[in-house]
Amino acid sequence: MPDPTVLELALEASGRRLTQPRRAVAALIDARDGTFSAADLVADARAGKLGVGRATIFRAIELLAEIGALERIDLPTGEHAYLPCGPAHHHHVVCRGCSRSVEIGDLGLGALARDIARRTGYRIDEHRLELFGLCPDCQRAGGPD
Amino acid sequence: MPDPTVLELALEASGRRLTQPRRAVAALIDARDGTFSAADLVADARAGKLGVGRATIFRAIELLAEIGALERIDLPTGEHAYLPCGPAHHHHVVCRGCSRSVEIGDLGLGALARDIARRTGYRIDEHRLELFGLCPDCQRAGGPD
DNA sequence: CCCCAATCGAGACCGCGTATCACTTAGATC
DNA sequence: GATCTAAGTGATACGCGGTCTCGATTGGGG
Repeated sequence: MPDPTVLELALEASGRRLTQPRRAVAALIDARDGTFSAADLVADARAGKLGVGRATIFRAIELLAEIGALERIDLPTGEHAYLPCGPAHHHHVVCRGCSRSVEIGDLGLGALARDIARRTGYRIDEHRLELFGLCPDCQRAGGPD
Repeated sequence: MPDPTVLELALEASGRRLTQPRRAVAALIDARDGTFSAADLVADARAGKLGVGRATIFRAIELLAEIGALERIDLPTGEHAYLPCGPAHHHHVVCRGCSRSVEIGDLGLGALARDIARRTGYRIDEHRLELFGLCPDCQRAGGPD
């Protein structure tokens, strides 16, 4: 087993059992680039002849999301996708071409949310900002326009 | 038939056929308050003994979304919900208690998106901001905390 | 090394949304 | 108003993402 990855470390730190299937799923995710669907991982597992069940993959995704190592985003198409990320509050910019994404910090959104709370009277306790576009590489490649 | 509603007017203006089932679905949506799921409408139709098929309800939702009279939002739970709204660019603040929402304008988000584009090199062509919390009524009622 | 709660895998199950296809209807035409 | 036809409808089957169940397996503390 090579160096433990960020995901494996997060699993270990979570106090849950560090099982073979969980390591396998973590490795599959590490091998990916950009966002992925649960179906992608299932296909990867099958292709790699890993004896990891479908339910286990869904459970691992759920677990990783719980401990903040993974986040679910909602693509404009309505599909769900997942991507590994750090635990700090942040948002994502996702490329429509290659699906790679970069995290961005708060950038004044917290203040904006407070402003909105003041204007609307709502007590806001959660917000999500997702941006979609083309990354520099895909712009050069003339990605899907 | 009472006054045509905003939804019916939008349907009429869209150049599509103004059929009975579409009117019926529009009426169901008008009778609702806050966000709703497709299943909600199906249940409403069944309860009201309207002879509107499930597929037709999904198609009506799709159509209304296409013409901008309806929007799909992604709840924090991962479920999809829909809510009627105006055609101008805006975002939503949704109450976790009663699911009623208010639209908010751009509020500087366009500028923020441009800033993010400059920092990341991405060409951003779509963004979504969704805020969740408790509306004034639900705060008073001590809604779900 | 033992033990047992946590976890796993296989497969049934569920619900949202879409596709198919024969039938109906809005609404344009005359 | 009768006719015509493409758009729309509804019943039903289907696909797929995700969950549940339950008997079998296993991590890791004692």
